[in-house]
Amino acid sequence: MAQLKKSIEKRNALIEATIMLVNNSGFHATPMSKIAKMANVSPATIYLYFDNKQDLVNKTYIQVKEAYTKYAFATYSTEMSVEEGFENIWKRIANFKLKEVKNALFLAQCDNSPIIDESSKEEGIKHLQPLLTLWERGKSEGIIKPISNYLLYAYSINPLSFLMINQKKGVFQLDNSHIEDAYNCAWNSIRIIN
Amino acid sequence: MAQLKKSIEKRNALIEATIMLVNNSGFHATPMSKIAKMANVSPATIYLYFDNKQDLVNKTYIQVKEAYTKYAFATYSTEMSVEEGFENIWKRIANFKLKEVKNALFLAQCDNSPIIDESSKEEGIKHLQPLLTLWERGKSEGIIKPISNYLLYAYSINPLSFLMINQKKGVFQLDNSHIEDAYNCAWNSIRIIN
DNA sequence: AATAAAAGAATGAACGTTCATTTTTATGTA
DNA sequence: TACATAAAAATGAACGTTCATTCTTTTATT
Repeated sequence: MAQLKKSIEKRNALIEATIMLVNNSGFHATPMSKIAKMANVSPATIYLYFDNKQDLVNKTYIQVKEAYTKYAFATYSTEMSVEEGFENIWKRIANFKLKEVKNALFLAQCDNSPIIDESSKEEGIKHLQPLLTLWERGKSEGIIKPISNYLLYAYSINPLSFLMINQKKGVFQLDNSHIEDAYNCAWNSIRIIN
Repeated sequence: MAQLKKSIEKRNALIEATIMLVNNSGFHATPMSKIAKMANVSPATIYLYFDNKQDLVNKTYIQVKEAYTKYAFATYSTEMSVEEGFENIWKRIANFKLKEVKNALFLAQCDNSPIIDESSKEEGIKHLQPLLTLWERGKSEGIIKPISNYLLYAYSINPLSFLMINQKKGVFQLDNSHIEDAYNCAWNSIRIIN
């Protein structure tokens, strides 16, 4: 128990360090030695927890992605109306990106670059299913536009990543009033307008 | 004259090779030796045209970005109405991403990662001014939502990058009918709806 | 005492960049 | 025009460094 717990702490420290350093410098510009130093372990110790550098970043990605989707759907229920459900999920996602900037930035960088194995990305995408199901319901009820889910995602969810990145640069502030504006943009882009 | 022309050809070959290889593997996973090989020159020759690897990728970025914005505004005139002008620019941009996939992918990857110097990015962003000016006009005419240009960009332009990346993966096809759907999403997200 | 975990030093490969040299092009001279 | 010379462009090999990974030794746990 004792050494197992210690192991988990080290593992988490390594994952935390990976997130921080990849956020600041990118995957290929962060050496294993730096990750080790930030996690207060020897470089060799990393290989007790992960197969290699690629495995480390893949596992980090999957772990963060799971935390993200879990957060996104935590207060959603399939009982909700389409509009209510979408607003609920959308605002949880927006909140995640506001509060867990570090994790959200890491995901955005991974999703937009070839550093993560394609199989790990697919693994991460699975958990979005409730949103896709909600959209299908919305289409059949004539509330959501009958277009590809990729388009719905591109216009209603993905823009948050762009806003996040610019917020990090400091050129834009994604505060609570902007969140409402952004939500309206998102909703208006995918709903059927009479 | 003769050797100058030859030089420009080599420079272009180097830039082309950089785009291809960075698209497929990312900046840090493409060694100078591979760029040289693909451009049919010696590694040392690269340094006759560029200061170093960073300079090579910065200059490539700026060159592609300029081609992109030039294309985007080629048929736009400030005489156009706000709606007409936006549709014109938007569709040119969409067309660029459909036809010049290679270049568009390169820009998307650069814009979403720390491989390009921030100063080179600013250099590239300047040329978007006509679109920002159009939006300001749209706001004053009560046609475009009175919200941050970052939000307008995030919802009406940026989604195209996401769609492009997924098109490259082969999971989604951005054909002409999707383009119309996408345009409606974009326009509805930024216009004022009565 | 035996085993597992961790550490630090060592290794070998890969990379960006430079150097010494060769090849190509331009220029001057008869 | 034919040749010699200078300048520029290009090259392949070499250098120094960095990095992921492994090996050997030490430390901690049972």
